[in-house]
Amino acid sequence: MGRAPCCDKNGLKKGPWTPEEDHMLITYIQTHGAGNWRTLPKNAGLQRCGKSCRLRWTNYLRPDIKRGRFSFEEEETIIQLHSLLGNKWSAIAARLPGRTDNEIKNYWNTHVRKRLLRNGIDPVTHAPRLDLLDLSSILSSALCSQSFLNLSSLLGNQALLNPGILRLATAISSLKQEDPELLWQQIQENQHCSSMLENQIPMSQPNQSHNLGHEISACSTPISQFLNQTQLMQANVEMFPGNATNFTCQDPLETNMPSTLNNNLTSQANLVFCNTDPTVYELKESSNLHSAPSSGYQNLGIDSVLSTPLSSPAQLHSSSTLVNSGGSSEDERESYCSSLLKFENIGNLNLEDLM
DNA sequence: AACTTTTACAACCGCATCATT
DNA sequence: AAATGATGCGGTTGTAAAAGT
Repeated sequence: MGRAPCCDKNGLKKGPWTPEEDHMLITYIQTHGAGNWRTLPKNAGLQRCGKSCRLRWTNYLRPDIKRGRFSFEEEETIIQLHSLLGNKWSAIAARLPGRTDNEIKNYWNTHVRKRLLRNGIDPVTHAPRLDLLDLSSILSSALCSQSFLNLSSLLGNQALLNPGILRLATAISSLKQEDPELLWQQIQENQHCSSMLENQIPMSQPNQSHNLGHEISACSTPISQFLNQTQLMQANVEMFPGNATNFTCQDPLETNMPSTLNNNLTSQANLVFCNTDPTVYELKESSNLHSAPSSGYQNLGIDSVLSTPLSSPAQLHSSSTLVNSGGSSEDERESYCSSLLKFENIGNLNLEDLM
């Protein structure tokens, strides 16, 4: 049996509310309270559907609604919560007093989503849109280049860069300047490893990145003599999270993330930033919903997010996201958006600018 | 100035879930 | 347990305002 319509639509007004209608609704609710939306319009003398009245009240007329531009902290919170909760607008709105799910949804679709896309970040998965960069070819081309290592040539048109690769490239560049001859010896060995990796590990199989990480570690041994150990470790952790022994992420397949999101996360060989800083939040075992593997908050349990006092949104940050914390301009937001997700537009930057 | 396109957001719609009978 | 009603949620649409040509 089909559901009865929520109200008789005949003769009921639709479209924008007039100030008079608003006043009638406010007056009625102030006197009788909200609720019983089916009978409310009739009792209030409104030619509106109860559903329409409820929506108008909850999304616009409620006295505790905060109107106006979203603050920097609010936007930050939205992005972080969205990375964990997906399009659960009501859940997100529950963490933003004065903001409605509808408002947040609109803001996401008109501002945040577009900004993320501009920065090459998938607004659904919060992951970069690039497939996993072919590290071996990148490194080979970088190492074989006789000219000064320059990121734009290294990356071609790809404007996004994994911080791990960036660090690795930086380290290689340093080495190149310090002892080019010695580095050149490593190029020969590295090329052997690169071809081995390409033959063994198809990049479209992220589940094998675990092995790839080991291979990289093994093959990189000569270079690792010269690279700062932390740099190498971070690069490995970021590029091959499955290989990180101290990595606290749960297996994405075991999470309760929405299936579509999960599928995207696991099927897409993303460039992932994993925060290995022990000062960031630990994933609580009791948490049902673990953080999205590609969100950049692997150590940030949902419980810790949801229990974070709203008065201190900074507590939602991982240690790596505390940037631009006073900014509020559109440009600053854009900059923050990309840095929040640990990707930067560096297309035309020379490595020297970064060192 | 006139027209077109884009943007922002209020409102609608259908479905899901929960409560009640 | 099934039927029905009420409410909530998320996707989508409609439209006014702003921006561009």
